[in-house]
Amino acid sequence: MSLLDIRKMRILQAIVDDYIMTAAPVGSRTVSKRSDMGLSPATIRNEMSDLTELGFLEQPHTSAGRIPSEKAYRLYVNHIMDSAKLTDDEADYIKRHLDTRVHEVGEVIRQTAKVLSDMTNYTSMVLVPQLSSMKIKRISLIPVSDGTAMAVVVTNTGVTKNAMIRIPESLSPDDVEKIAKLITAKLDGHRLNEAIESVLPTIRAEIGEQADAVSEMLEDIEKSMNETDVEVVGASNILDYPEYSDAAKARQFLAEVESGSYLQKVLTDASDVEMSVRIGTENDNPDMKDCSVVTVTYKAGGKNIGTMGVVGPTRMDYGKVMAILKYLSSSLSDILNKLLK
Amino acid sequence: MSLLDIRKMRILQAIVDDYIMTAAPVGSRTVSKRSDMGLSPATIRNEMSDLTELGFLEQPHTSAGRIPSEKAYRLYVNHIMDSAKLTDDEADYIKRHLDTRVHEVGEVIRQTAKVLSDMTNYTSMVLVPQLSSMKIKRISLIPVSDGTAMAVVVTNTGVTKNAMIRIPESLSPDDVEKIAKLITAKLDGHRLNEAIESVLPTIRAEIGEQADAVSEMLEDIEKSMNETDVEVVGASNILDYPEYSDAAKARQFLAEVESGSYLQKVLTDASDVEMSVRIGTENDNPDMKDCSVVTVTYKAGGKNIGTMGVVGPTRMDYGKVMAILKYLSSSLSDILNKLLK
DNA sequence: TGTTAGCACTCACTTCCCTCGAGTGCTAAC
DNA sequence: GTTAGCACTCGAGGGAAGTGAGTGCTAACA
Repeated sequence: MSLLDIRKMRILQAIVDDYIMTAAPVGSRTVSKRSDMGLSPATIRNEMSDLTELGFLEQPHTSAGRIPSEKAYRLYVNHIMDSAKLTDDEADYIKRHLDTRVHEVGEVIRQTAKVLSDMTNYTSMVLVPQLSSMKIKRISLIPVSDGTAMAVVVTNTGVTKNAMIRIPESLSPDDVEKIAKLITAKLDGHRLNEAIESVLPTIRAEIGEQADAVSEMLEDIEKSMNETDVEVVGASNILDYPEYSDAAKARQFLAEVESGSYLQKVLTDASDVEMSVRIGTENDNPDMKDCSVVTVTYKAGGKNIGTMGVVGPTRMDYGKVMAILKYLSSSLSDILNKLLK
Repeated sequence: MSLLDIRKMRILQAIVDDYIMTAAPVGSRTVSKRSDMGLSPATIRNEMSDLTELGFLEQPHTSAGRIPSEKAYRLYVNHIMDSAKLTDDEADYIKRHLDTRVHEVGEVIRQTAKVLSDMTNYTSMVLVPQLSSMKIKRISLIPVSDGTAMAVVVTNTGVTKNAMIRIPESLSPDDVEKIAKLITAKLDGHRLNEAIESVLPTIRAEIGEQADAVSEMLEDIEKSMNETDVEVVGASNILDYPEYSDAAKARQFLAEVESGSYLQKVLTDASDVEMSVRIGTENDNPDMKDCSVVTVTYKAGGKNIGTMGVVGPTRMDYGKVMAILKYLSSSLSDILNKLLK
């Protein structure tokens, strides 16, 4: 796509900026005043006409102003937008509300989601750190009742996850403890999903009869480790935006958010891109065709271990959101780095 | 409050029934037709006029029909309502969707909340079983990193809860294990909150130097055991009701639900009443003044261990909701009884 | 050749007004 | 005590007219 000439760019920017603020179609007069380019409305009109033809602007009806198309937002995000810096107030807000003394990962994640949603006034979501990329440090099994036990997996980074698993009823608590020790010894330092197959034979050699049971238990554990949890906050923020004043539309959005499955998918899909923006129909989900999703990854120990993001109307303040996400990502990474040493 | 005469009751019932269905003010003609009492609209009008004077009905404006007041709903719930039975279809639905083979309490709770919300089309909430009323069977401590450990509390009923706690950095994993064994031995069979004080001295006697640390750990554990988790499902259902078509009102409701604190309070407050109904301003929360909350307790081992409920507009189908809650409560109790043996 | 003033035109939105009808309360008759 | 009859109320729905923000086109200007 060959880019537009500078003047068209600036006009488009003025339109998008204005529309993001007001949600109302933007007219040539407004652009002429707002953008200090010293051009008359008539000139702007000509340019706007061109931009419409090129697919960057849309007209709700003949005598209304123009609104940006998805294509315009895309261009805006990629090439036009002032990549806004946080104001001092905003940076301050984050510092004050991200309590670095918290000692539990889950709590940090919840706080982050809250701050993200409060600052942007959109719906925020944070994927809790993914264990699959980490190395096992310890697996504990705690007998809960006949036939069930809780497995707690601790990784080298200090992230934990627990799962209820089934165990043979015949196992005594001592057996369970023995098995946990054995598993820990074998898996210590490995990634769970990679290690299971390679480790099973040696387990089988050491405790022949119970090997099948152990194998099933490991499968249970692996399955639940692959489940990703996502913290979603501020879903009701969407009702602040006029494009969702229609109850049916709002309901659809909220139901989709509540189910969480799509958001989870987006977050996991974006787990290897530092920052991603999906605008409108770029979400391959018809329920989200009027939304944009911006995500960013966060790290610990130099590796991506999770993703967080924001969902809002396509008319989103991309600059601000991206700046906040960037800052929050590094804050969160710092906290986790310290927390998980 | 002296009750109304039977005819007034039946008329009020007809009005409430109709209003619950339609959300539109009910006129005398409608009542005359709907209630097969063989009375003319004029007669009904006289009675309705009385009911208005008595505070059971309200008139949005002179030439509209009447709508029930809170007082009317209260009377309706206490004395008038047909305590509806579930249809076979509904009972069936519950049986099919409450998977009795699930082996984890949390999963059962989530399922129950989903079923409750789907069947009523209101917002449902289920308090996870409260540990405070149960006896400890085992407390495990799993070292996570220097200074932190995960505590897993298992009760005699098989309900579990875990918490991240701080531990002295000097403790070795072996020390931690020893402490866990000690705590378990001392607390086994007791309720945590009751036992701590009485048990601490003996702990102090056995491991003098680390007793302070252990005491702090127990406090951490107790604190997190008292935190109640609540599963909320179907918040967006509220948008199906015309009384919440106003975005600002919907937003207020959803924000309140999302924060969860009020719902949690209601559920814990209601934990010793088999079934409770709060109508409108009976909720001492201005944000909930147009909502009703119906709750029911569920049991395991013959004791109340949790609460669940439904939030919706005051114009709620109380009969249906209460029938569903009753049935679900006993289903859930059954499942938990089996699950927790 | 690009820019701009001027102008006719479009069209959603608001306001006003009218009608319609569901509903009420009152009165008088049964 | 019940009901038919009737005048009255008032919100909802539906044009009609006016308003104004905005457009596209044309012609003139630098």
